[in-house]
Amino acid sequence: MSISSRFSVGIHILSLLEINKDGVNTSEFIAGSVNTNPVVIRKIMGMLKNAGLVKVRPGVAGAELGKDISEITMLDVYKAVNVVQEKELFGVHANPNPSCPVGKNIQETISPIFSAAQLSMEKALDNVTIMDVVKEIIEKGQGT
Amino acid sequence: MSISSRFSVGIHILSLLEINKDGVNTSEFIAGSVNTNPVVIRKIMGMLKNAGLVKVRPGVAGAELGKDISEITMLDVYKAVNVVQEKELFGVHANPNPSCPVGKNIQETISPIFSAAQLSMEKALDNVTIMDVVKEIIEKGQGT
DNA sequence: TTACATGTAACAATATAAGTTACAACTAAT
DNA sequence: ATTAGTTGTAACTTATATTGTTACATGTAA
Repeated sequence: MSISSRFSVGIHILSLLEINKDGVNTSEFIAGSVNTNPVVIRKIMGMLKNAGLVKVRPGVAGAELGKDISEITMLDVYKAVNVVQEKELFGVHANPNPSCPVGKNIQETISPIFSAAQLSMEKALDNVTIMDVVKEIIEKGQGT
Repeated sequence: MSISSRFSVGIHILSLLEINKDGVNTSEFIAGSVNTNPVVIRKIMGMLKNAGLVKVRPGVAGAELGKDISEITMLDVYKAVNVVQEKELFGVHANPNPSCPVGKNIQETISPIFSAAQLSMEKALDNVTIMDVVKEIIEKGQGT
């Protein structure tokens, strides 16, 4: 199991919008960098737009960042692209037997444990911004 | 997306083995508590067995715990049932365009971020034992 | 009006999860 | 040694999610 790559693609898109901010970032151009279909990009862009991370308009070519990259965290992107629902990172088996003490109480017992683990992961994502990513990409690029 | 319920079922099984340690815990009995098919239980039990968390033998009815429940953490179960591979909680899009500075460096840049977030989640799982779960189940049971 | 972009619906291909059937291998008890 | 019952697995089905793709309506600017 892996969390959808919409997340990594979302990060890729936002980083590209910053690094190529003087160019015209059409879905086709971005798709060329990500190496996928433009429609995939447009779908993800739609989610980023709903979250206010990106500005796009029907008919007009190119997308722009909706916020300063220092104010967009990995968690913002993660939530925008809807890869994991709240408290649902861990699947829990449905309908355990209520006439068994374990079956009756297992769900309520483990769900706070799972929620805490999920929150801990999300908190880590909140500590990194697109700016951090962009800086790192540029640094690695220098090395060439 | 959710992490496979094999994990929650694994926790259920181990808790049941403790709480019903004086009974004979066949796959059919456990399946009755989890409310699934006995074969599903046997598959998961096989994984728990490989990890040394459970003792089962072909032909002989009933499973037993392989370790003291205070020494089995959620992380042990999580790893045993193989729901998430190391460094693969987050999927990353393959083959980004190497002739674009972003495409060239995005994978190397985000993978440590993703690994850190995954580790943070796993660390949280390592703080809770089956004993904690069992105690909680018993407490909730008292309230009845 | 035209050229070109975005926004979406609809569909295909693939992968995984979860359940199910069937049966071989094994053990303990008679 | 035979039998009854259990575990261990392979094979298959069903359901769901992801990713990619085609097609086209909608919108904008020149």
